[in-house]
Amino acid sequence: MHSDSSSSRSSSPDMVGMHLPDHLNSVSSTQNMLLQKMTSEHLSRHGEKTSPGGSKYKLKKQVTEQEIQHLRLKINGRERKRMHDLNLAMDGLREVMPYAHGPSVRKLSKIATLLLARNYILMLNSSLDEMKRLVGEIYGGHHSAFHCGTVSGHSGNPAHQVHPLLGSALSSSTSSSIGTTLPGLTSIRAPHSLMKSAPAAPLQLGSGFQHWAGLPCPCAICQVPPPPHIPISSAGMTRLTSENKDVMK
DNA sequence: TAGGCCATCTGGTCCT
DNA sequence: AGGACCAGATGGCCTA
Repeated sequence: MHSDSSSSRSSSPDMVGMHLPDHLNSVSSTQNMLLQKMTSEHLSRHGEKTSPGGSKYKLKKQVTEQEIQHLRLKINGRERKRMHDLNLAMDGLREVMPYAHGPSVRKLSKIATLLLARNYILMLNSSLDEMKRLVGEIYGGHHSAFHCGTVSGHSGNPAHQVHPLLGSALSSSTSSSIGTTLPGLTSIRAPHSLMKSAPAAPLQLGSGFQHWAGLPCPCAICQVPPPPHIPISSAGMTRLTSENKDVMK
């Protein structure tokens, strides 16, 4: 499972490529059994007799089975495509994460990608707030260049972490922790158990993780992020966090 | 070999 | 009715 398609597992796009003809042939015996089971259940549910003698019924049953099989394959194909699209989006997310990509670096798992993305966004928000604050200081309080900025949060916190992009000219407080600006990022976690890291760097976010100077690892595995600003109320996130609790123990 | 991660199938639910 | 979305089940692959 690498960041590219070099995974040994048959990846989804390949399966998409085969779309229907090959896939029809590739239906496994188990799937056939399930299909037959489903078909027979469907037929019995709809009161269609499979009387051994009646040719009319027999013909009708065959047509129905074929239709059902075709419908099932169609639905499966749609679902497969949907999941492939989701995986493509996940790949796109991985590409913009501060995580090295390459054949020698394992691909982030889905859960790790989502958690890393969340913490990354939080960190960027914090940096943005800090930039606003500094610009406001430079140009004089209320005449900030970002003066229309309404990002909630920590603009008044003097202990903000300075983003490396600001350079040392703006601040020398690189030793301060982002944990002070992101309440959710205070506790440093145990090594990246979620990461499929290279054996050479077991305690890093993969061997190629690009840590920024002065910033702690933004990865979700290093941090325990309670929700500071972002409301996490959906059932999906609830499920996610509950899973994470298990993973992060 | 156990556990993690993933792809796929499947049935249910909701929406258009 | 058909499609999208979701979650559970299942089995395969990989790694420690």
